[in-house]
Amino acid sequence: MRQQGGDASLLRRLNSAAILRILRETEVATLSELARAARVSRPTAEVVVEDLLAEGWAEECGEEQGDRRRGRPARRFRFRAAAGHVVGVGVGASGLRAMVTDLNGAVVAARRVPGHPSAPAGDRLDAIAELVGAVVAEAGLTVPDVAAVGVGTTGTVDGSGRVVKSVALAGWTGLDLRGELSRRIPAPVLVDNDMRLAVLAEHWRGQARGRQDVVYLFTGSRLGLGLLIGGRPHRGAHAASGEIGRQPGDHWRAYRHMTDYAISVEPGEMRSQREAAEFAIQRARAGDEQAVRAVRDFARHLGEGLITVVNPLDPEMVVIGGSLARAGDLLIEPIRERFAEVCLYPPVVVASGLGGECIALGAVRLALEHADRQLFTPAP
Amino acid sequence: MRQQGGDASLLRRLNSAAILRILRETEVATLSELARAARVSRPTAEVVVEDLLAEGWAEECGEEQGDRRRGRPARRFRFRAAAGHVVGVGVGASGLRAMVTDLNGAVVAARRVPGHPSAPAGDRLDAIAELVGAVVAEAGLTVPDVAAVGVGTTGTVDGSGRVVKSVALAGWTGLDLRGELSRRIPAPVLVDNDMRLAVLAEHWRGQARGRQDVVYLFTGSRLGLGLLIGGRPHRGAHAASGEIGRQPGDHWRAYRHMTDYAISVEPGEMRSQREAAEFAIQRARAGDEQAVRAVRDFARHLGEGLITVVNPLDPEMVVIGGSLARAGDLLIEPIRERFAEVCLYPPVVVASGLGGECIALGAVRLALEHADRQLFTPAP
DNA sequence: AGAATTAGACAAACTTCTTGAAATAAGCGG
DNA sequence: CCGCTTATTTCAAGAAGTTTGTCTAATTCT
Repeated sequence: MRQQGGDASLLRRLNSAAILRILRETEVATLSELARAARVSRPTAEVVVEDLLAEGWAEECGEEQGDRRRGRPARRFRFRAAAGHVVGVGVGASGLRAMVTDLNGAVVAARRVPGHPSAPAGDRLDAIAELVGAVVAEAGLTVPDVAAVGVGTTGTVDGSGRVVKSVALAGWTGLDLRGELSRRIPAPVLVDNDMRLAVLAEHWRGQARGRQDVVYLFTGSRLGLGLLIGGRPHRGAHAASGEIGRQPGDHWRAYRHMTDYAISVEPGEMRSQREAAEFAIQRARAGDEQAVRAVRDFARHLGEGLITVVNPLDPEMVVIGGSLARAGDLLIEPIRERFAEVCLYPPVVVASGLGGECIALGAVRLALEHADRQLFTPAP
Repeated sequence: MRQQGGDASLLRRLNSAAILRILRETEVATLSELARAARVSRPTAEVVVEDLLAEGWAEECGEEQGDRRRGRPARRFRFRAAAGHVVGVGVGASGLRAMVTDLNGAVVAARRVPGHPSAPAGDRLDAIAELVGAVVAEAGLTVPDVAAVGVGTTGTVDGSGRVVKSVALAGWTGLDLRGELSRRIPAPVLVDNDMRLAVLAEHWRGQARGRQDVVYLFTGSRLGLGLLIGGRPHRGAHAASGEIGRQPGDHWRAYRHMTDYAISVEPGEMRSQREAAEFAIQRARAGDEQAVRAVRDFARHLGEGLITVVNPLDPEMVVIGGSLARAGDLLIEPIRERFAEVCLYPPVVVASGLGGECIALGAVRLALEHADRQLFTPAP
């Protein structure tokens, strides 16, 4: 809580922030409505809105048909989402994705470029900066116009945006990612781990809306874990929360069921973990009994690992994300079963509906939160 | 953040709260110091302190020798800790403990009474109320004088103070503990789970001071887990966080090593888990090789279970509390070793120094936080 | 003893909010 | 087409709180 007092101008800032916040959360509002919601007198609301109008944070909008009431029609105002834009970038082993949104999170432009995990770090940094420039241009803006750029990357990322460790991307370990990108991008840059951003995206626009405690399991080219605790992504002391390391009994080596299946069916074929898993899921869908069994074993294995997290943490929900989440109930059901057998209070288990953009989306959210902080704590 | 504006009186409340907060955190302060710290003008600080003085929250104190400076001596003020008192109660299978502290947490009175886990719930409720009355009287107060009563109990306790489930205490499951106690105690009652209060106590006055993410393992008549995440005790969706249920591989059946040892040494003796463990620890201390091995196996077993929590959560510290924590390094070392083998970032492992009062102490902290909330958000 | 230094007290001015009354702009019914 | 109703807007007076500046009081240092 604030430890500092203030003078009358603080009051104005407070009232201004309160009204702006209300404006953001409602579609449109009249002065009277704002005054009532902010518990402030009409004249106050009026001058505050006047200011917001002048600064571009709010805009007046014409009256809609249908909501005609008696009496003099009120002026109607809404939050001006186009007053600011943010960029979200997802950095993965297979390439980069970026999107520009307005302050409401409405996507204005999106773009993706392929990349290679073994490319030199410098090239990757340059590619990120270039992609940001391109997508911002596509949105009709320039980079300095942007309120913040959020970046999600694989690997452990500490609070200052430094990559503590990354096994997936060459030259990434030890890199001051935030610093390097800040040097290349003339806008505030925020960096975080991709799993935390994925669970943030689920909390914002996915299955986990309104939930406070959520465990997110990413399935795809690898397994990843993201924890939402008390409505905030959890980082951990060494930024390593969610790192799935060696575990007693090793509940996380689940892919073996899928690769074994793939090899048994087509011994010659060389497949990555992800490809093998997708192959098995596809065959299981087609009705192959052996594939169904393989997917089921895989899922129960995942469930086993999740239980070690779910039991001490007692989340409301477990979200399965990543490319394998498309398997749907084939994957979800065995996990539910396993939870029902072992958990005192089994959490809800659902598949993510966000698809491959979840990390860029989480990065957008990260950037938006930064923009909001700026918005709601204006300098004197 | 607040969604409501306010008038000038809000400003006064803000300034008043800011100054009170500073006063609480410093030993003594002069008006000029307060004004500077709160970024407020001298006259403002003066009238605010005048108010606080009148309401009893602050007191003027004579000047100390030694810190004589030039110029007119300043009046010196300090937070009046005796302006309020709180009670903390720990409800365990073996009895009740209660303590009264002032608003700084200084213990004014303490008391304990034995109890029995199979006593009827009504008797236990009455005993709690009676103990609170007695300890408050010992402190020279009456119950309505008390700002809040914090109560910690075994069993899962939800956000509204209802016992969701308790295996240790008869008639406790499903009880509206907060409601029942409120009926018997004429003061605000707060209830929470004992493990959460234990970790809260460690964070306040124990080994975990200043840490944000801590795993607390209680060892005694049973095992219990308390999680501090982001500086706050974690509850979980069903208030079941920290419940150590059946786990794959069952890492939590560690006591077996101790009971096996106890039986092998003195086959006739009947001992509880805790007694067996304490017996083994005592013998290990005395140098019994077999006992040392038993304790070591026990500890490694605990470490194994802890890893399932530590790995996904990445805490800064693991605190071992409860009666077996007295074993010290005998218990701690094997856990450290196990962590070093398996964890990417092994957390610091320490034994609690708080002893048997940790739950009552956590309950005090719970009550103090309630009192603080009242203090710093005064009604208009 | 006087100068320097620091604290306390008080008044005037400034900001911001609130209250209440008057003016304005629409719809509705005759 | 005109007056009535209703709700919004505008305006002015007043209250609460903070700040700045000035003056006085109480010590220590020289």
